[in-house]
Amino acid sequence: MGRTSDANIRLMNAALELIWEESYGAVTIDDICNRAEVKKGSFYYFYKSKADLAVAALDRMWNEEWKPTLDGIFSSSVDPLARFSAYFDWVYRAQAGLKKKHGKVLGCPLCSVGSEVSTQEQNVSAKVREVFSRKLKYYESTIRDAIAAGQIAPCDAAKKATAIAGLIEGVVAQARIMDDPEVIQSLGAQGLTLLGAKSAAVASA
Amino acid sequence: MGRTSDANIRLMNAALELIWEESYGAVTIDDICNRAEVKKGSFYYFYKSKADLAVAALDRMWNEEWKPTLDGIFSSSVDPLARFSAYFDWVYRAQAGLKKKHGKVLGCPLCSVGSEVSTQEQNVSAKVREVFSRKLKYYESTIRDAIAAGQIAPCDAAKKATAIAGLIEGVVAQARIMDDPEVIQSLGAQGLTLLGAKSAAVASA
DNA sequence: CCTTGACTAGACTAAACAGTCAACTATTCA
DNA sequence: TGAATAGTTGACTGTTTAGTCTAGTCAAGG
Repeated sequence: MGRTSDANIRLMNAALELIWEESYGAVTIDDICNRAEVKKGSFYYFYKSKADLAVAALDRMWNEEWKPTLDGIFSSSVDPLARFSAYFDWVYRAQAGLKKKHGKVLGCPLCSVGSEVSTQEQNVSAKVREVFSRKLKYYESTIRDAIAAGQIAPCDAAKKATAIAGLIEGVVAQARIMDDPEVIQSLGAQGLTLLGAKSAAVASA
Repeated sequence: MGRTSDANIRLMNAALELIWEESYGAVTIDDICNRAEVKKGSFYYFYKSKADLAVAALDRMWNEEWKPTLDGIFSSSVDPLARFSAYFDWVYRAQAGLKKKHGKVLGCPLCSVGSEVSTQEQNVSAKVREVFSRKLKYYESTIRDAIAAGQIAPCDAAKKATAIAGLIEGVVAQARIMDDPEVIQSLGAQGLTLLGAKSAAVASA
């Protein structure tokens, strides 16, 4: 009983947007309240700090956005290497779309925030690590599938997944830093090379 | 005439240290002054803002630290692939050393700061891009040398350099986020695979 | 040795910021 | 319908911060 509200959801969305557009440290609680059209008192009714909200917002991002997207792209019903190709392509198109919409390449919020707060905000940092680990699992099982299918050279799937994640995050970070989505354009070919794909198309990378 | 001072250098060093340990946004001018043992009045005598100091500090970092190190590792007198191997190894050891000394993996300050401020601080961002571009040139010419030596498959050197930089930065960022230098341990093998090295040792990656 | 100018000291202001609180309002359910 | 509950409001406090200003200190060059 009592009145209901979606202010907490508006706060999570506003926080994620602002942190993605600027950075964790540059965004104030007042900024978030303004964007969400929520008053300070309500903010503190739902969350006890910016870090607390950030953790909730990252959790929501994973459940509402990332998990569904990854479940679609990394579906077991799709050919293993084709999953990676589709994902590389999705990453590129997503960043190019952000540039068109926001006027800037925004990169990966998880990596930006994680790198920014890792030595500072323990709770935020733990949530980033959790989401990161979940994402790695998609890469890892797809690598195992690709090995089983004889599409790539046998390797340590966990290490290869880390390397693939590194390549993606690093290239996307460069795109943000350079504010140029075209940096990501050749990610697909480079990614297949790193995977050790046996396809002929890779030679042209 | 008049007295001389190294307060500006102490300020640059303190700024770089603090920003590396925490983040650009988390560090205040007072923090920097305290670490450098310099009073506010002197700070504003030398620099007009935190961004102004950050630009100077990054410039100094490049000239005093990075350029000499890279000139040594990427010396033309060394075998091309061996340069990369030595560099991958240096990256790993540097981060493992930071973990021992600071208790935390600190990652790459250029990438962390660049990613954090790219949509905010224009001047800092421009300096980050400049240093980044300089670093890419080492990779690029080494890739060309490796192709000429027949050590790696022919490819677009600029694109490959971007990919290599991405892999390194991404893996190092993961190491910072996870606070675990071991994430970087297999960078060497993965890097050689991404380069398209023809050596047999790569197969075990 | 003293003048000039580079540098230092630290108190000060104003703004931005996080966080609190008590009174108020709307909704639900009994 | 009305009591209990869930959420809202905005003014308030105290602290941290950037940035300023003036009076001073110190070292080199003449």
